Amino acid sequence: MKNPTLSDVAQSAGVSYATADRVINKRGNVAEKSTRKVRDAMVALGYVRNVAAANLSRKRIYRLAFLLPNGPNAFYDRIRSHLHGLSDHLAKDQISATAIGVDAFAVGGLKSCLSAIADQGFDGVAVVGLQSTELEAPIERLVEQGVHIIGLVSDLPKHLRSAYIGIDNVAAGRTAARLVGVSHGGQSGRIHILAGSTEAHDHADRLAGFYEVIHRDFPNLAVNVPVMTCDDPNVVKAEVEQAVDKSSGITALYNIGAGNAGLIDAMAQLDQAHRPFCVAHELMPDTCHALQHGHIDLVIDQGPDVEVNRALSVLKALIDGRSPPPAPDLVPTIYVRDNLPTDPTLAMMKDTSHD
Amino acid sequence: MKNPTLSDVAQSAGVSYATADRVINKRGNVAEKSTRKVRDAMVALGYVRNVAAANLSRKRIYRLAFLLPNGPNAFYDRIRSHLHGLSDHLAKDQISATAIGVDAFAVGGLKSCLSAIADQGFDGVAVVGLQSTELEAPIERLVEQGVHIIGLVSDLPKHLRSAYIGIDNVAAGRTAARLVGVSHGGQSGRIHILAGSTEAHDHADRLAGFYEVIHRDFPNLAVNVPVMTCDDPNVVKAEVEQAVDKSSGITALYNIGAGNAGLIDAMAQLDQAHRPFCVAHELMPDTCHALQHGHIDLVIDQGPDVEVNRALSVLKALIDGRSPPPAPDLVPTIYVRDNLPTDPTLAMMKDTSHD
DNA sequence: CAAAGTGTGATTGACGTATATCATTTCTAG
DNA sequence: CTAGAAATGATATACGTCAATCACACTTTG
Repeated sequence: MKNPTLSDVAQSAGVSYATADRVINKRGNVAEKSTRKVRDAMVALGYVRNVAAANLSRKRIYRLAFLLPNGPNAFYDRIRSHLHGLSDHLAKDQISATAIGVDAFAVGGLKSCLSAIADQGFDGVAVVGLQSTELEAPIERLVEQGVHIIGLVSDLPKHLRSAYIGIDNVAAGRTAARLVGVSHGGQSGRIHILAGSTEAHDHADRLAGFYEVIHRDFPNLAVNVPVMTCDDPNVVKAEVEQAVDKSSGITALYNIGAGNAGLIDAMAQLDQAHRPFCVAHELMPDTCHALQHGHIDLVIDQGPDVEVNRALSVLKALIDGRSPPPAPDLVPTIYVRDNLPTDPTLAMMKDTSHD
Repeated sequence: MKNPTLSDVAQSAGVSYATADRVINKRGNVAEKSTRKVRDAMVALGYVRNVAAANLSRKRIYRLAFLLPNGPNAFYDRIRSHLHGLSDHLAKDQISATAIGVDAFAVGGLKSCLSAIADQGFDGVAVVGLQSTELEAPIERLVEQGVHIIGLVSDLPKHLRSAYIGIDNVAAGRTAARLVGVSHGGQSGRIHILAGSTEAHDHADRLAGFYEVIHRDFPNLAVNVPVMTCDDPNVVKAEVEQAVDKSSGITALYNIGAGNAGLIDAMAQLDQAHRPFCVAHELMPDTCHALQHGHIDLVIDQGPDVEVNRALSVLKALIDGRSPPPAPDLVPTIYVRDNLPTDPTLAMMKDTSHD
């Protein structure tokens, strides 16, 4: 009925507690034969180590690190603040989660940061990753030290990480396309696309998904060649104003990347009833405000808080050596002005709006 | 640096460990003065009981119950199956979660079920609730026994429960309206609405939200008087066929309740390019399939798995006497054919499709 | 004044695991 | 065959808490 203990396993395997302990904790110095006996007994009895007791005994505290890009990025600020708000709660579960800033999006910064956190005693690291083989060396070093690595928001090369927590950006792009398409009610139109850069994988994925659906299902919609904005609000604003101004028949705008402040500024100047249909990514103080005031129509949000929570539970499971809890895929949340959260999160965000 | 133990507290308060223990575990027989000293020391040191150690010592297992309506309802099947899939994982945290069937949606069934689970040794109960004061007596009895009660999916009277886990149905209705409105691309139209019954609070809420937005923001859209379907697919089908058939200029359909199979059947017979824009609730095998094949356009999903996870962590926090982890409001997920999950969940659902 | 009750201290054995020490047995090489 | 290494057993302590017990001093009460 009740859960078997390690003593039960040892007894059933016909070895001493000490030997069983040597097996499950990989201390070595145990004969092949004994190892097998213990393993068999474990599966036979369905032994599962009592993690709570183990942690109590070894006074473990889970040391987790989140490597997040530095710089004035509201999205990662949101992650940081959620992490911070969680810290009290995590402490009660013996978890300490530290946010570590990584300079720039370039590979070099991430590489050196990964090297720097070796030998720091971390048990798990969530990394906003890049697809670069240069990361192989520092990550493998960490893994050798028993550190568990997962990708967060943006993936690492698959073979370097144990899991990826983030949305499917292709699907996000497809969804944006679907809703933009639908918004035309069967009429024809022209869509203007803004993106941060072609190098960012998430942007490229979204764009691919967008194209896929528009071309397949909305043949009466034309798509302009995407404009690169470097996620700079000023660039975004200028581009939008230019595109809309020359009355080129733009019926929809899709900003794949950041810099929404520029988009919003530009849209706020137009007649609400006749401006193009606007889709942006990530619910932030500015996008939230813009939705409320009808300057844009749709925000596709990753739900960074949910991602962080998921990352935490996956990391903990990895460290404990058990399988992560079954959970549905992360699906981006679609916000319109009518389902905005009334959260503390939002309240927090309001404080810092207009910056 | 490290967390203070109860011994530290006792020492700092100048009482014995036994007395401190009597205070925190409310065993009585402690002088007022001593109690205060202990309390003060606790806050001074920032003592937090080590729940893991406590549970280990008392061999506690968390006994949780989920009261879900009986009957062939795919939505609650999804909750049940998620709960079932979670059970292994929960067992490792000493949590046992049992789904208990409640007969019918009527108050009587719920009332008797609530009475029946008293004295069963449950620590927490998640209830798919009803707004009825009749529930007061049985719930208060449970609360007296130290059982924690939360509302799930559908709320209980506020004063009877410690928390509510579910979406804001008014917001869901507003969102549906927004997207239906947008789908007309500025053209005029007529919306046909189907609902299960006016008595179901969630349906009423969604309807209210829907009206609110359509009337405010889409004056060129007419809304038919809602048709009651009792969530019966056959009724739904008949109603839809009739509404669409008489070429009454229906441009959109919104099914607030269940019985989507009927809606889908009816739509499948129409020309995909010219059928009305269709919005339904809850991602199920049938709605998922219908999205993929273009029979309907939008599904607003509560994310029952997420709700269950949230319910579990809130219940555990309540039982442990600590505040629930900060988390964003639950926002319904909007599915189109382009962001359908590729989950085990979905695979599971496919098996049982067409029934 | 004895009996009964109250407030407190002191101590102890679980709970299931980790970790360490030391003694013993078994294997392997020379 | 034997020294030394490798494998194993036996045992103890600690982790922080719960739950129980015994002992004592000090009221209250009949």
